[in-house]
Amino acid sequence: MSRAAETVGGETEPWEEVTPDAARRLLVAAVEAFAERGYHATTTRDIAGRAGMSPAALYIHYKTKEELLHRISRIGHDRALAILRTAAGGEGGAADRLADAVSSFVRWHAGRRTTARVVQYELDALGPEARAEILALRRQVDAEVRGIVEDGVAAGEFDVPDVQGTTLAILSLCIDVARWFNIEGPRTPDEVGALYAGLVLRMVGARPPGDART
Amino acid sequence: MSRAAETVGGETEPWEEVTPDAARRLLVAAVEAFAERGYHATTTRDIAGRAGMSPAALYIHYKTKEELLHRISRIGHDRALAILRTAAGGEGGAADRLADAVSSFVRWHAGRRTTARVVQYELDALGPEARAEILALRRQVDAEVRGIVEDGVAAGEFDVPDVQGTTLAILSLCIDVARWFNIEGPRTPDEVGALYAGLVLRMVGARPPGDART
DNA sequence: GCCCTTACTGAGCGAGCGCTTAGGCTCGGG
DNA sequence: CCCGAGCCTAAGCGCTCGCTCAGTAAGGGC
Repeated sequence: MSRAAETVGGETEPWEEVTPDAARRLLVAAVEAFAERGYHATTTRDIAGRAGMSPAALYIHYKTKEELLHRISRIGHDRALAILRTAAGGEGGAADRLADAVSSFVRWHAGRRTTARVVQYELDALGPEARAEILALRRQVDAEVRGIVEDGVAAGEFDVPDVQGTTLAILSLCIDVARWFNIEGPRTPDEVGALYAGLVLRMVGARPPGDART
Repeated sequence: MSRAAETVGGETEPWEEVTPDAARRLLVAAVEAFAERGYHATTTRDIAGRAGMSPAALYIHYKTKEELLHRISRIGHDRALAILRTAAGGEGGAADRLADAVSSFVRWHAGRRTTARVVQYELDALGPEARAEILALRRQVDAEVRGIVEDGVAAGEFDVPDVQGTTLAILSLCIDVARWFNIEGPRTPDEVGALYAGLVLRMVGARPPGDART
């Protein structure tokens, strides 16, 4: 498996940075509820109930329901960006780095689907300032992938007429995994990651590893 | 432009089948509101207000708010499926039909983005029976695309190791257009459709038209 | 023993929700 | 000229929402 794999595989819950313990339990409960029902359909009573607390306890650790979403979105985007940066900063050619980036990114969206759903689909529920902060992180995600594609084109490894459009499509493909992936479905996150890495290499016109055609 | 193009381009509002006029105005208002804010964040007062009516007027034409969503989702899925069927039933080779299907489908998701967002992202807000009905339509959409891919493989036009997985990825790519497409962005729906058709042909290992390589 | 801080609960506030009801306006048919 | 059907509104019911607040229990420093 690739270098960036352990960034995803090694952890059980990625929320260890959230303290104290009660705040983390509330946040994990909120991720589950938001992913299942969506932000607006989730009640603060539901979140507190899942964490084994009274509704009022939530407001000791978070000012509003929206602050919970903001924290989740921020941490999730940071994690996703870190995964991409690890792959993009690798040492192989552009094709290796792109395959590594796509498979890691997809594995995260599939394996941590509940978090990814909240991160990718509840952006509009944030207020203007919080949304602007998150959008800045998304531009960094886009730049990371576009960088690999540009490297591949410059090195003659890829054949991409529209770099920005293709970058958009690659990210779109990865992100949408969070919408359809089902833990009980026939595919593991690793399998989807491998499948998607191959598809993306074709999209950029790279020769698959070991292919002798020109 | 392709044969399936006029299915999208020729219409101004695809809701002419909804009568009487007041019911249609309410439905169009609901599509806009659901697309902007999401089903759960939209109030019946908002829908009625956009249609220039009092909140109670909604309940003369629709039993519940959910019935509105159901009608929108049903009509939208019917339209999307019709577009795909037109392309899939065309007369060219598998590559032509796949390119036609993808570009038409993408044009619909980009050009009628508000409808597409409601159709693709608010499915979970429906009750069990309504959701089951819509899921049956989605399976037909999947079968339509998978059929083209299988034809291409059988004819030796495509090189696809995992037909079901690749079909899933193609549809995922098209559907996610509804999430990111922006009318004020740099690309027209036609341009995105053409870009995506080319990318998908690469994903299935088809030789681009006029390419002399083996 | 005393008091302060921290973490939490039970009760409930004001607002806004989906939806209902009673009644009025506008017509075509008799 | 009246009537009933179709379509709409003003008012509001019952409920649940996000959030607040007074009070309580536990723990540590002196």
